[in-house]
Amino acid sequence: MSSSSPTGQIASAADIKQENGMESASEGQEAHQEVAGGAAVGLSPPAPAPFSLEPGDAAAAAATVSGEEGAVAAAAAGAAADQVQLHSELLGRHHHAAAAAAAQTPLAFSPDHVACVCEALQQGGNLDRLARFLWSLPQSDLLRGNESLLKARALVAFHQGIYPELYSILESHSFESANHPLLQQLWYKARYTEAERARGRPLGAVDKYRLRRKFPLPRTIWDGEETVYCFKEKSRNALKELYKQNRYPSPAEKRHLAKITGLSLTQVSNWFKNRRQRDRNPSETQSKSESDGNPSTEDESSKGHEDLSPHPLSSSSDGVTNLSLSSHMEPVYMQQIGNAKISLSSSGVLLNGSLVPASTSPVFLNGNSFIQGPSGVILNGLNVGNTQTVSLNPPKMSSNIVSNGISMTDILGSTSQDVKEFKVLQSSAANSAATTSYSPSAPVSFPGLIPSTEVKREGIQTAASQDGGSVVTFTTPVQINQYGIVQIPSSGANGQFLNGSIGFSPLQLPPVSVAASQGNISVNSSTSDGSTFTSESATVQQGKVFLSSLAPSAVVYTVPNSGQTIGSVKQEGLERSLVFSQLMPVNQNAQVNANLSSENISGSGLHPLASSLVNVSPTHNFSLTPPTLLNPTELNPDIADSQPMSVPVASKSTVTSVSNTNYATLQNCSLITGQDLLSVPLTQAALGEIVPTTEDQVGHPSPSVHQDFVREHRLVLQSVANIKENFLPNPESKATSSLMMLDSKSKYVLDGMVETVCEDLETDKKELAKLQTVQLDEDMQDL
DNA sequence: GACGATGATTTGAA
DNA sequence: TTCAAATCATCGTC
Repeated sequence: MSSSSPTGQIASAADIKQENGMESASEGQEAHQEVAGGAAVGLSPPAPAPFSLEPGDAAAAAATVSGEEGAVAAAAAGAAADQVQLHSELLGRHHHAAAAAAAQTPLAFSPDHVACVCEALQQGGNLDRLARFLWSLPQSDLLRGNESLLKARALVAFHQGIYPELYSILESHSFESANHPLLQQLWYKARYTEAERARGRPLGAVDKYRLRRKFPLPRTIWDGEETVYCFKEKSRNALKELYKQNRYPSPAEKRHLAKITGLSLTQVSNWFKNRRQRDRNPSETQSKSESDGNPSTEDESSKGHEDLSPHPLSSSSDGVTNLSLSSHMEPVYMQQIGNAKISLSSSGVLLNGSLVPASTSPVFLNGNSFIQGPSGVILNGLNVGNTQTVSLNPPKMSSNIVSNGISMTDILGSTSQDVKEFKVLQSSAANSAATTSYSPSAPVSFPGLIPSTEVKREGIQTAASQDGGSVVTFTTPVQINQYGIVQIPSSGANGQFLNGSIGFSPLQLPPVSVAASQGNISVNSSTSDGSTFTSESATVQQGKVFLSSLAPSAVVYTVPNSGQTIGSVKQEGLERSLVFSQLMPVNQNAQVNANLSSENISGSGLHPLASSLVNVSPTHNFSLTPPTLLNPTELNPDIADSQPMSVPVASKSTVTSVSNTNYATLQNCSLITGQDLLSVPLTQAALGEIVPTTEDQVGHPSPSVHQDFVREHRLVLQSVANIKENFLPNPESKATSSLMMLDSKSKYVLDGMVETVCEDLETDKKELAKLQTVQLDEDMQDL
C-alpha cells in the first residue's frame, strides 16, 4: 500500500535527490493520483495498541532500508519491533496477567529509540505503519521537538493528505539542513497536489513555478539562499567569478568549482559552454545584459568580453607573443595563449603561465589566479587562507603555502591521468621552507627566491626537450643528492627544491632569468652584472645546469663547464613510479643518472634538510611534514592514524601544506573511510547478529566489527544467554529467546543494543555534521 | 573537450 | 493566462 502512496517517491531518504526545481510534467499527475490513493488510507485511528509497531513491519522496514544510516536505523527498528514481539510472547507465555497490563502501558523507549524506528519506517516507506506507530506514541514531552519524529509526522501528514498539519509542522520547527530536501519536496508537492485538486487537472511547469513563488519555502526548511534557474546564487557567483577570470577553465578548475558550488562537473562544463555560447552571440549578449537582473555582473561579463579574453598580445611572425610589463599598480588580467614571451623589468613572478609583477596590486593570472595583498592569496583558483600567505617579495618566509586549483584531495584521489597532469614546483626561502604546488600550466617562481632582474618566457625547444619543455640553467655549481635535489654547495644546508627535484639557494644565486612553459620551468642564472642568459645561450655558459624535459615526467639535467658538459643527470620519472636514487653529487665531468620518485618519497627515506622543503608530489602518496598551520589531528584526532600520508623525519622543516581545504578534504575522506569501517561492518554485524537463528552466530561477531561494538555486543548476548537459562524452560524457543529476553531488571536486553545502534548512529551524524561544517567553512574560504 | 543546434524548463512581463 | 526571453541540458559533430 505504501508503495502507491504519494510519499512513495519521496518517503525514502535514499530516493531524495538534489532539489533542482525541475520536475517532469507527469510528476504532478502522478502525485495527484497517488495522493488520492493515499488519502483513501484515511485518518482512521490506527490499532489501539499502545505501541503498535508491528514486528513484521519493522522487519520489513529493516529489509527495505538501504544505506548505512538506514541500515542502522533499520536494525534498531527491527530490534525494537522484535522487542515488542518478544515482550508479548514472553508475557503471554509466562505472565498472562502481566501481559495484559503491559499491553496497556507504553513501552519505555527513549526518544532516540523512537527516532530510530521512525527513520527506519520512513526509509522503508512504511508510512501506514509509521502512522500507526506515531499514533501509539505517548504525548511525552521528551518526544516533542524530536526532529525525526517531526519529520515522520510531516511525512504521515502528507501521506494522509492532511496538508494544513504538514505546513504547520514544517513551519513550526527549524529542521536540520540534512532534512531540507525531503521536507522541501513535501512542501512543494503538497502545494501542487492541493492546486491540482482545486483545478482538477495536472499542473504544468509554469503552474508549479507560480505555486513555488506563491508559497515560498519557510525558512525552517530552507537555508535562505536564493536559487535561480536551479542554481544557487552562491554557485552562480562562483561560476561567474571564474568565468570572468578564465573562460576556459581546466578540468582541475572545473572539478574545484564543482566542489565548491555543489554542482556536478557536467553542470559546470555546461554552464561554461552555454556562457561562452551566449557571449559569442552579440545579440544574445545584448539581451542578456538586459534580462539577468544583475547588471553589474552581466555588464562585466559582456563588457569584459574583450578585456577578459586572452590578452591581445603583440604577435610576432613566429607565433610567439611578446608582452612587456613593468610593475603595475592596477590589476592585471593575463591569460597565456600559445607561446607568450613576457619580459619584466623588475622582479616578478610567473604564475600559471603568466608573469606577475611583484607589486601589491591585485593580479589576475591566467584569468583565474588571483593574488591580493600580503595575507590573502588565491592562486589558480584556490584560496590560500589568511594564515597561509605567499609573499612575493620578502626573501625570507616562515611558512609559505601555495596551491593551485587542484586540491590535494584531487591529487590523492586522482587517476593516473590526473597525476600525470600535475607537477609540483617547490621553492623555498632561506632559513625556512616554502612549498609550492602547481599544475603544469602554472610554473612559478618567486622574485623573493629568485631575485631576477628580468624574466623571460620563451617557447624554448631544445634537442632534449620533446614536449615543449624549457631549460633550466644557472651558473653556480650544483649537486644533486639522493632526493633529487640540486644543491648549490655554497648554500650549505639550505638546499632548496625546485620542481620537487632540484633545489637552489635563492641567496646564492645571482639574478636569474626564468623561462617557463607548461609543466616545466626554466631558470637561467644570469651573470653578476645582471645580464641575462637565455636558455639558448646557457648551453655554453659555465656552471649551468640544463633541465629539459623529455616527457611530462622525464627531465635531463646537464651541467656544462666552459662549454663542456661536465655532468648530466637524466631524470626519467616513470609515471607514478619514480624512484629517488642515492646521493649523486654532480661533479665535474661526472654524469649521473637519477630517478626521481614521487610515489616513494616517503618510503625511500626522504629526509628534508635542515632548512628543508618537503616535496609534495602530485602522486597518490606524498610526504608531509607536520603542518603548523593546520594539524589534522586537531581537527579530528580519529583521522590521524588513517591519514594516507607519511610524515618524514623533518625536525626543522616547516609547513608543507596545500591548503586547509585540502586538509579538510583529506579528513573528510578519512572520516568517510572511518565510517565505512565502522558503520558498514557494524551495521552488517548488527543486522546479522540481532536476528540470528542459532547461538553460534551470536557468539561470533564479524571480525570487521568495531571492537567497542563487538565488546558491547557480546555483553548483551551473554546476558541474553544467562537470562535464557533462568527464564526460558522451553529450549525450543531459543531462536527467539536468544534475542528477546528480559533481563533481571525487567528491561529488554536488546534495548541496550538498540541504544548502542542509536548512539552510534548519533555519533556518526555528529561527526558527519562536524565534518560538513568544516568542509563548509573551507568552501567559504575558497570562495 | 569545444562548438552549434535544439529541446525543456524557468522566469518575468503583458 | 499567455507569451517571450533566459537558462540549463542534451545531442551530434569536429
